[in-house]
Amino acid sequence: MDLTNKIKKKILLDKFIYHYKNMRWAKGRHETYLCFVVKRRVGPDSLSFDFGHLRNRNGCHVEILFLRYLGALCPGLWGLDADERRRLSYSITWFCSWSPCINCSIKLTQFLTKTPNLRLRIFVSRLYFCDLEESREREGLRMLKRAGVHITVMKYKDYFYCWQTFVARNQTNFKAWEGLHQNSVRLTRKLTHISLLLLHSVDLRDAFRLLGLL
DNA sequence: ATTTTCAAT
Repeated sequence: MDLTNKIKKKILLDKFIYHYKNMRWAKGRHETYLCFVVKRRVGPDSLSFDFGHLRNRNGCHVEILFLRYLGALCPGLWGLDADERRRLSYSITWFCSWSPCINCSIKLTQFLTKTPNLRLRIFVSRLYFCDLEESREREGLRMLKRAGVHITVMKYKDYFYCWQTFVARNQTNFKAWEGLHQNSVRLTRKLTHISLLLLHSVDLRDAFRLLGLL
């Protein structure tokens, strides 16, 4: 497959802003966008392999659609032996307007256990159903963290990067919306708080050992 | 401001 000649459709400018706006009450965002970059590392060389964006369709969450897309893009992702995996690996960065729901977190975790040669970094604009302490979505995020996924809340630089890479911007420069920074800081705090409870879900003996109390 | 969320109608 010749990826260099592949034409990539960009996200319309106003769609990007509407769906990625990290406001507190994101009313009416009944769609989720996922912008991705896939890098392929062969031996010491790492090169950009593919990029683009997807959105949820027909009741199927965008993360699941991405896994399908990835399967088609990298047919050799599974079934490599240890030697091949050392030589060939992929790293994926995606920017999603919502953080994953519990079902997608479970599916992703299962997927990642089968692909040790794949590294995943997730940036999210807003946290999906994470208001309650005991929410399943919060536990899903911790599950992903335990699986080695790096999850971060998008900051100005990340929106700027997405703007340059995935948006049909027609020479327009990225202009931060009101509250971008404050919202990002608030959501980062929230995600940190969620992650801190990781200790509650591991074996307490491990936690004590970690703290030098055992 | 206590309001929203990968719709359903």
